[in-house]
Amino acid sequence: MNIQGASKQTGLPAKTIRYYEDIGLIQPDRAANGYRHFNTRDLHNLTFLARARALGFTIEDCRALLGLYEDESRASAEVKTIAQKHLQAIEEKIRDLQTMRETLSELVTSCHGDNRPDCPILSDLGGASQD
Amino acid sequence: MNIQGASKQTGLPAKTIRYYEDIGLIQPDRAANGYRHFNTRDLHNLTFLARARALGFTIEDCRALLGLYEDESRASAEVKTIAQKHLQAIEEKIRDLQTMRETLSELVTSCHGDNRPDCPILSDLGGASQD
DNA sequence: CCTTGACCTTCCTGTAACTGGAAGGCCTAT
DNA sequence: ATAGGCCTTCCAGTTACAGGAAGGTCAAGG
Repeated sequence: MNIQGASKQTGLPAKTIRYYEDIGLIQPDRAANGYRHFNTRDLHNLTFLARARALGFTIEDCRALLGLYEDESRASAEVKTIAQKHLQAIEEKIRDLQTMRETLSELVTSCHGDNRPDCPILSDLGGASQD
Repeated sequence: MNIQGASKQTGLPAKTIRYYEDIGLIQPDRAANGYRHFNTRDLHNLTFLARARALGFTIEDCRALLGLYEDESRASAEVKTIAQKHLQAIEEKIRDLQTMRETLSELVTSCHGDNRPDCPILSDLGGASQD
């Protein structure tokens, strides 16, 4: 299967697939004319990568996970450790964003948003204490 | 005030301050020896930028907001529009992360995490249907 | 006067994970 | 022969800086 086919089947852009080969995540064969040829295992691995990336794992996490995926003698504890760390990172990011959201939401609500220049958003950003 | 002073006062690393000058967000004067000199207005603007960045605004949003901050004849509606768009983006990111968190959390819980190789996390990433 | 250490400067490179685009080869159909 | 739709590689750009090298400046101490 050529790269467009692999792209359609996995949902990954062809550019991304080439990039994954570049950085050594997959090693598709080449046809005589130089075209990449994706076999079942390649397609499996690409699907795996697509799912892992969709869950927010970094490329390096994906590399490790894919290695474990292909290693029949892995210990599931290794997988769990990676996933747990990532889960904690996600939870921290959510907390950060929620803090931002609360502040921003208050500011947006308090701004009348008309032609007049006075604006609590700018006042707050400028360092004024709010009350 | 020199760059270290500005850094301490605003909480921004000196590198970041130089970068902000590079991209035209601030224009501190220069002393005869070439050192940057930060006046009150520069420090105000840097504080503004630090606060805006802490709320997750992009640099380009910051540029726009700073322009409005310094424009006495602004309309607060312009500020509110930028802030609202950003708020929506944050809310979308939170939703995305929460979706990831739920999936990941289920997977982590379901993985026993020991020496055995079988692992629901890898099964799921590999495309197995979960139940 | 010289040195030392703490400043300061500019410039170059690297980060994460791709995306866009140029230049050119291959393949199939008309 | 040519047109189109594939495919290839390579180079540059994205975001918001951080790290580090090479070198100038300044105040204090010997």
